[in-house]
Amino acid sequence: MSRRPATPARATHRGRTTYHHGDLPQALRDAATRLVAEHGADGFTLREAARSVGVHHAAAYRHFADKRALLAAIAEEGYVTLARRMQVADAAAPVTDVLERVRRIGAAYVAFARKEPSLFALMTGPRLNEDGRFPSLEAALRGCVDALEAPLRAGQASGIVRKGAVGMQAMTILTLLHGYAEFVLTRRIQVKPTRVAELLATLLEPALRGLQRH
Amino acid sequence: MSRRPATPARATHRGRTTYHHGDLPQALRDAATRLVAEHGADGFTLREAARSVGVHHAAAYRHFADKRALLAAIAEEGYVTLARRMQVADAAAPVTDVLERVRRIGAAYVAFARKEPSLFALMTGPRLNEDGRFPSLEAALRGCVDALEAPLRAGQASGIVRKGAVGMQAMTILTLLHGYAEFVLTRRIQVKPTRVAELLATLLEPALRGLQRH
DNA sequence: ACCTGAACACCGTTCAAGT
DNA sequence: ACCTGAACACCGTTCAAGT
Repeated sequence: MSRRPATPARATHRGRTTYHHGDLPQALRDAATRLVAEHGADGFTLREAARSVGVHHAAAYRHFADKRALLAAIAEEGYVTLARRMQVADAAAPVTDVLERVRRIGAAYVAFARKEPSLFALMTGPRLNEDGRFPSLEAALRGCVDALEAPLRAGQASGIVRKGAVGMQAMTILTLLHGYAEFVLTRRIQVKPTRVAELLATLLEPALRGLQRH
Repeated sequence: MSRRPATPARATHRGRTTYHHGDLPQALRDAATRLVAEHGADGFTLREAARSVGVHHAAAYRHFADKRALLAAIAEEGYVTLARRMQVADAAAPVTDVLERVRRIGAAYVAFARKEPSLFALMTGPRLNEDGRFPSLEAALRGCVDALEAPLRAGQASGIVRKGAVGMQAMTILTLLHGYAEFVLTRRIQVKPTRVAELLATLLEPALRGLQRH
């Protein structure tokens, strides 16, 4: 542990002088995240990721079981980022206007999908999850549900939102958000970039009305 | 056009005696549909499709520009089937109970996704649509929207459903349906197979309430 | 313990040549 | 007009061997 250079993080393919890589797992995750964003998850290859960090392609197998395991790792990182963005959006809204909070959280979900379309597709698509592998990914939606439950619970407490299972109310919103995000990404809904949030608000309207008391 | 065998459709790899295939494009579409269902769109290869119908793999390029074009063709067929299933489900519901009709149409959408998960993922996923190719696929959702608009329009006429843009109301429902289908397929929502329709009805409830008058 | 070399069994795509 | 042979430039994965 002392033979390594003082700044192992800078030991990239340009400047690597040692046989061992500084932190190859993280370097591969970073490269994969970048390459997926550039070429899509379909165009991503393990060999290019290894090349871009300056190691032999077989080296990746010391740290990840296979290509899918590496992709699953970056998908998990994506879910953490997504949940954080939703929470930040919530915090920026007036605390007592719970419906507006839900709208802002929703806008953050869709904005993330539009900003990182390939990562979002990887995170939510069937590529990693059709079989039972990566159960951590199956639970990854938890953070998004939590973000939506906060304003809904507050709304129930203040009497704005109907009493009932807050988890179900959150899932109603989340399924709608997700379907909208997917349709926008795949051009099934053709909407001008400047109008994405506006259309989302329109589509959310009936669901929000149905969640209100009276 | 007279040198071909009398039953060109039976000219498969087992019994083919002529140099020319009976209807290679359709045979390739059929093989692709079957193989995608078996191994998923990720596991699908052009070479295996060609092998399974008994032609050289390069022969496919006479009829389809590339692998994606073949997949786009079967995705389009899938949308036709899906829209038909939704219409059939609608027809099976009591005509005047427009909300029940929407529920049944929704159940048909989700049932299709569960019955043909790989085809559904191919149809709705970004694999074929991230660039602007295959505009016919972008319009393919039209049939699904139409199916939902019918009961909503009837509901507006009979005063059960709020007045307003019926297209927006249909998209509210459809985005929710699609998000739910995706979450179920990718195990983001863990629900027993027997409870899928029931949970859908629960999640739809707020949206349906919001669409009603009063 | 971590990485490389070399190999295996595949792909998608192209293009000249066969029927 | 339609299909095949042969080739090209890749993949993911494995495993013995190097440091």
